[in-house]
Amino acid sequence: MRTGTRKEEIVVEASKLFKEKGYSAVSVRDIAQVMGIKAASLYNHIDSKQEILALLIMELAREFTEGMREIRQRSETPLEKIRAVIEMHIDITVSRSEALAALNNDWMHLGEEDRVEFVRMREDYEENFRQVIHKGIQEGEIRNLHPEVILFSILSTLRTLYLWYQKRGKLDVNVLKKDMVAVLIQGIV
Amino acid sequence: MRTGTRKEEIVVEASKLFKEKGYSAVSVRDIAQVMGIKAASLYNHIDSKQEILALLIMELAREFTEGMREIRQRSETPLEKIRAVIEMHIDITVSRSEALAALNNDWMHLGEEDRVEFVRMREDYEENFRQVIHKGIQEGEIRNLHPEVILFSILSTLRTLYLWYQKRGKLDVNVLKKDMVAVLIQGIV
DNA sequence: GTCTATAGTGGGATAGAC
DNA sequence: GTCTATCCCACTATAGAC
Repeated sequence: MRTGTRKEEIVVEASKLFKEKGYSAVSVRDIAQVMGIKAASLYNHIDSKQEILALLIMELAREFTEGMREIRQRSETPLEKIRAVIEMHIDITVSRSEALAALNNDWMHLGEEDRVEFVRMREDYEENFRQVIHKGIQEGEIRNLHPEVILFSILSTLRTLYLWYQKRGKLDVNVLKKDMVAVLIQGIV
Repeated sequence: MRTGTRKEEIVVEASKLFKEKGYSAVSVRDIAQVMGIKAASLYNHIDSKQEILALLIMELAREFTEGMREIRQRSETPLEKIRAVIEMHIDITVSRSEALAALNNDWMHLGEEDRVEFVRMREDYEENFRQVIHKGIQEGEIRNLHPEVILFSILSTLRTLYLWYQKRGKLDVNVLKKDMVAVLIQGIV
């Protein structure tokens, strides 16, 4: 981000297009068009189309990884940690849904190096979440259901929240957090 | 499917590639290669790349729509209907994960006509699900939480189940159904 | 910082021989 | 049913003028 604001503008506009059609279906001409310039001019600010994707995804992935590590080492009960994870996801969803879309759907189009690091971070994240769930089951705070089912029920809901937050939009964030925590933890009955 | 088996083979192989990289990142040359033939030869069996996508998505979308309508008109309680929807999704996930991936991620690359029909079917599906949840809340069978939060918590979990069913794979389908119903309906505590 | 021009590659799809 | 050859177009990216 040395060049500052123009580059960031490109990343922001590109991310909107990526969310709509996916990284591969968006051309640098498309990005240039919404910026109001020619495709060639983009290359004064970025090195490649792939760099835009990496800027979007890798920063967010590091944020999730760091957030999870921080929550993990708190002196709270497993259930309180799960609540914190849910709230972190909601905060990120509300403020950065385009980056989230790219992270979910287009990580496989990262360059080799970033992709390897991304997969490592994602596995690290899931493993930390898994440990929290295990501990909760051991301590009797969480029901003894298949931990993988619990893990992915919660994660898949959180990961795809960006898809409908805006549509059904402008649900108050605190209401959303409260009800989402209730649904995911206590169920619907 | 007039031509029968060869065309279906193409759709099957293409769907695997679409799941990995997304429709737009897969070329007809890629598809031809895994079939062991040249790209031009594909066109003796299909009219276009887009036709493959439509065959994959539209059939499955109709199946979901029909399945939901059938469940909706049963003489069961709302909660039993939700259980039935969950089990339908799991059955489809287990047997057709590639088509499900295309339906989730690549529907926007359908031709205009199919895309309009697809969106209509998806809205119809969600509206039916919404009505079931509303009825459950009215009758006191379901907790009085924001219905949209309930709807999308369940739907997003079911829709992305295909992403991890194989990895964590070979979980017995009946165990999966049991635990998934338990997690989604009764929560984890 | 943006432009025009263009290189170089690969895309979807068709024609016609076998 | 598959092939070779090819069309035409869109893609990412670069060079160099302004």
